[in-house]
Amino acid sequence: MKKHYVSAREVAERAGVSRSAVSRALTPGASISADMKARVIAAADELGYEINMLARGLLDDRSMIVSLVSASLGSPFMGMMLPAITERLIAAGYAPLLINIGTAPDIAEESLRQVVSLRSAAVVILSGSPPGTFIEATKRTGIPLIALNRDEPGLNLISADNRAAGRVAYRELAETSARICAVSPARDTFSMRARIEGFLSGAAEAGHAPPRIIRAAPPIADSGRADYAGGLALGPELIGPDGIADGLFCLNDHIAFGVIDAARRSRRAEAGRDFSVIGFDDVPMAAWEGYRLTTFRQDPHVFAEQIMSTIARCVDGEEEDVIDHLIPANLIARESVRHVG
Amino acid sequence: MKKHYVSAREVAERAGVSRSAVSRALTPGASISADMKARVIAAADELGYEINMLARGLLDDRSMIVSLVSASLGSPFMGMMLPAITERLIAAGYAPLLINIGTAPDIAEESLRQVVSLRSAAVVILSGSPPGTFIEATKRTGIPLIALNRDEPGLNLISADNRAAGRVAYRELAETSARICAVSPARDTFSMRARIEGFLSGAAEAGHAPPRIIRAAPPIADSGRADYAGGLALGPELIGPDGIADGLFCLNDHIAFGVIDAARRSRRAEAGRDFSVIGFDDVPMAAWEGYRLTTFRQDPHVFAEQIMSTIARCVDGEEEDVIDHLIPANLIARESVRHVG
DNA sequence: CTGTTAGCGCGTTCAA
DNA sequence: TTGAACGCGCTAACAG
Repeated sequence: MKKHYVSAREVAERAGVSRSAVSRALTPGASISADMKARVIAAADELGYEINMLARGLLDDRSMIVSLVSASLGSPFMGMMLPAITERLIAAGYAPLLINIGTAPDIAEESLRQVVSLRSAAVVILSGSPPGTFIEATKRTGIPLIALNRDEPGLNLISADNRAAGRVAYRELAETSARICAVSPARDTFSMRARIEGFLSGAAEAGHAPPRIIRAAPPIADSGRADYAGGLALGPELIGPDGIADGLFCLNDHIAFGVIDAARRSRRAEAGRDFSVIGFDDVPMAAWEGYRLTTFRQDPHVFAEQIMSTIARCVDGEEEDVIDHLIPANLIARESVRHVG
Repeated sequence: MKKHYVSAREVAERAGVSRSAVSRALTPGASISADMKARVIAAADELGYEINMLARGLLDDRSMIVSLVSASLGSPFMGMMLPAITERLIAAGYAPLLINIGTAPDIAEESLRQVVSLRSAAVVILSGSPPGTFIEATKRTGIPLIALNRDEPGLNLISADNRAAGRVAYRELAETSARICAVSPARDTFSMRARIEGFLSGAAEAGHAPPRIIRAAPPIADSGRADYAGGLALGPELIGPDGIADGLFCLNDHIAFGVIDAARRSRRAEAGRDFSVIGFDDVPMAAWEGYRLTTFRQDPHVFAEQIMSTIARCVDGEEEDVIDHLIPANLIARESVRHVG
């Protein structure tokens, strides 16, 4: 109970071979006899040996750690992405490190230190805008940087096809609604802008006047319910007899939930009957009885898949050029959009 | 652009001192003159030097990595815990590693390998039951193991006071309801059992007959909506004129949402008017207009706080004995419980 | 107070 | 094919 971790030296002694033989036995493609390889592996198994990733990483200044950066760890979108991504990373032998930059800015600095000093194999920005120091540091150290749903030149980009989704949303609403508008969250992001662009171009293609874009009021305090609260507050002026709209594209599901609840309470108006709503994200709740929300789904597994192949490309390939990949966002039709006729 | 990372050696050369002087300048409490310390730190800042945690950890077989193990990364409970815990860990200089054991069992083995081979400073089990190999490995290597809401002898335990909450739930419901029962999720856990125990003892203390405990049907496929679907399916037989209950303790919020939606649809019965419901977890949605759910809150920051102090205890202290700490679960009163009178 | 030396565990030379 | 020696970056023990 004194020495806790078993080292390659002990394996070598046990197997009666040199220490470098152990390295060779565990290195694919190293020149070693079948006999010796078997002996070493047997000894390693008996002792429960596992390579020390700290020492291994020290050699070529690269660990098997992939840092996941998020500004909104608790959001439903993260709740969908995190399981998919971590599963794939772990299966590929990577260790996912979680970086929470949602709160204080000094936290971001501290976590950047972690990322670099642990020699991350890659950094994936899942949400939010990391401080410039983050991008600068990864550039300087050569750590590959992958960003989701962002638009930063010079780094690897993976985004949902927000533009296309916006166009589909407009066309869908135009089938049954005349007074159409979009509702965006208080905080503007690249994704939101792209969705709006697509929405506007959908109107233009239909020969309609540009629809109004309404922005929710900034949240008072709790960000966990900001979007819902925004939709709830906007609902009354949007929906109903004297409301300004009967067809809504809410830029995320939570805004839609807020609008639906507000309409229900103040006007007794029901989505799918009195007006149409389309959301974005397909959070689990969108399928619930109380909402049955028609919404766009950005498949987390497709994102994860693309992240993995990008990491592989950056790590073993010597290619310097960055990728810019688009993931389809599919409309999940439920009952919050009125039927034709 | 050839050498990516700056080492202590380079800092030493820049400052015109020995390499060990650099270590001393950065080690609190080392014996070094103020003049030299200033020179070293100046050089370090200029070059952007940061300690290589891989090399540092190699020395005493311990990294600053804390592994977070979860079987349900996407659950609302995790969505609340993760931000709180990672924020505290990072602020304290630790790097949170995410281990997803929710899916395939071979993934669990692979991630265990990561945890050990990266020399984690501690392992925190947030949810789910890790395979025995996990516990065995941490014991063997001496990595401190902290488990949330579990009951495993021999490791550090932090739990919400589920028993006390169960008793409060019964007493609260008994104020206005005569036919009281509890609804548990399909999958049984330590937390759920403790809540039920407290619920039953609450009934006993009131001199009432033991309330019925209903278990939701096991989910078909998608675990993300399992609890909601369970509540939804159970709703009709529970609530209403010919239902068996008018006071429900749902062992988590999502079950409560399902029951509420079911009652609304099939009986036009409203929680807080026609019957009472109490949930557990206080997920953000519990505060929404559509539910206004009275529920128990296990404060994530209190959990995080306790995790941090336990880690500190395990790391620098030499104490071998494990802790067993209880966190209060507070009732958040909203409108899903009928008023007295 | 400072510089030199040793060694953590690993992969990879270089010689045999 | 195999073993011995080296160096990755760091801290701690030792010597001055």
